[in-house]
Amino acid sequence: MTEDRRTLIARNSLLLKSFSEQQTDMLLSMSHWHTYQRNQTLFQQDEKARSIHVVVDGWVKLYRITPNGGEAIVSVFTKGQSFGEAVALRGTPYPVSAEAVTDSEVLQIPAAAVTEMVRRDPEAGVTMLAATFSHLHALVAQLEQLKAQTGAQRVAEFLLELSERDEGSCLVTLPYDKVVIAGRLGIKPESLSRAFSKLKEFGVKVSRNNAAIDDIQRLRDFSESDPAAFWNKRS
Amino acid sequence: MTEDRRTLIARNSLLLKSFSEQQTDMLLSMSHWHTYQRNQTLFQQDEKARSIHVVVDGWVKLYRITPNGGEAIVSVFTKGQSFGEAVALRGTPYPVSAEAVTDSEVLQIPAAAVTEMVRRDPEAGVTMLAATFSHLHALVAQLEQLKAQTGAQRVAEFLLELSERDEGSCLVTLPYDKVVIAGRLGIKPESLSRAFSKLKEFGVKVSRNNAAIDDIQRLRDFSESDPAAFWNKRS
DNA sequence: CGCTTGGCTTGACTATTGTCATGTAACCGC
DNA sequence: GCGGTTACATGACAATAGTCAAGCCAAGCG
Repeated sequence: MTEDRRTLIARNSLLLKSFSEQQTDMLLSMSHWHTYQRNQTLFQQDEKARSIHVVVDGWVKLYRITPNGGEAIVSVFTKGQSFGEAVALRGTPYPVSAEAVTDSEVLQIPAAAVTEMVRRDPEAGVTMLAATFSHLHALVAQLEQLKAQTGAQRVAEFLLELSERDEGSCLVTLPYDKVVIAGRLGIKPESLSRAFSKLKEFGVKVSRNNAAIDDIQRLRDFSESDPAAFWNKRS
Repeated sequence: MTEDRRTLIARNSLLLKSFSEQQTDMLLSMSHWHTYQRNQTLFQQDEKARSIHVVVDGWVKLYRITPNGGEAIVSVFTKGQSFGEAVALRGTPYPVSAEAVTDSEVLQIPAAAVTEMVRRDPEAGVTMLAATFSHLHALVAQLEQLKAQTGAQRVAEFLLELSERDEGSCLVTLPYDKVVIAGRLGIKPESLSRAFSKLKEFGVKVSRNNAAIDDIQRLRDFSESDPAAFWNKRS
């Protein structure tokens, strides 16, 4: 990827596009690029935060290692998304670890550059807050999903998020390994397989890393239905 | 509760105690107190945020109504804790609804007072960010729990959080309805009952709203064990 | 080619949780 | 105390998800 193209994507990222051009230039000049290969680690939980990370290409997962050794995926970010704003501003340790799940390009803005900028322009702090808040919001949505939906429903919603259109039929590409998808959705890979099978009856066909959705609305109906009510209707 | 006592608690809340005395005075003078009865609503999701809320007494739950009509409890706050900082600063709608689960006293700081203060003292913005970040962190921890632990383990951890000591035996009082506890932990009330039964074998006895823990360390071991490994050992 | 490897699927079985129905004990107003 | 309500517990059963083991299949390689 060329320098220009990278920079263009970075400038249009959710975080940077809300800053002035001057500010962005300043930040970019102090930042550095980094490419990661699949499975390479960006940082570990409890490590002191040195930068904000802006994903420019590929996919990066944030996860936690649980006391008993398992891994819980907290979120997966892609092109245009950023993470670590809050920790960088406050200088606290990362609460999660980060790892590339595909080959990825990441822009890293040093924490010092960020704090410096906020000191000069407090308004920029509110922008950071906005980014943090949107992460908070995403986590709330995820909690809701985990507590109120079955595995198959979460898979359905995952597909719907990937699909661009909002009615009719559609073809989506699964962007990373099924092991990672399963983790992100809080189920085991085997259950993901079975969820895909179950979704066949709602017009979803999966082969390799491609999924075809016959009728987006039908899938949405399923993902939002009360599982209990659903099974009553059919039995 | 007397005005003085309330104010004292409010001043010592996580949010306010990080502001200067002057700033706190200013905020307090613009805020108002509100008492809520059990089951009374503070605000609804999608409503425009008017204030930051500081719980001074009682317990308040934040929850979301899911598309299919269920409710997913996101968090439960008590004395000294605050919520809504990010929305108040940004003026976005609440992403959750709030309801008192016991009779409660709440200090409400108008959003305008907050933005005004941050404008005058940008450093205060960082304090807000800190509060928001700690909520973010709590949500991450909750996600991890939901994804990596069984119901019984989450119940165990809930008891451990309530217990003040960190070894030996201990007696804790369940602070609110079991329906709410179950919701907070992402299980049904019936499963909570059964989880309590299962915890008997780890020295936990529950009667009415009191729980006795024989050995805190033993309970912690259980809550952190790999459920699969555990069952292998015993079969 | 055929072998190997990794990623995925399947099947059989178990564990966990939800659902529904029913029982029970405490609490409240009278 | 009596009736009624509320909160909680329990049992039987169904659904959902995890575990373990085996198999499939395409990609890569000698």
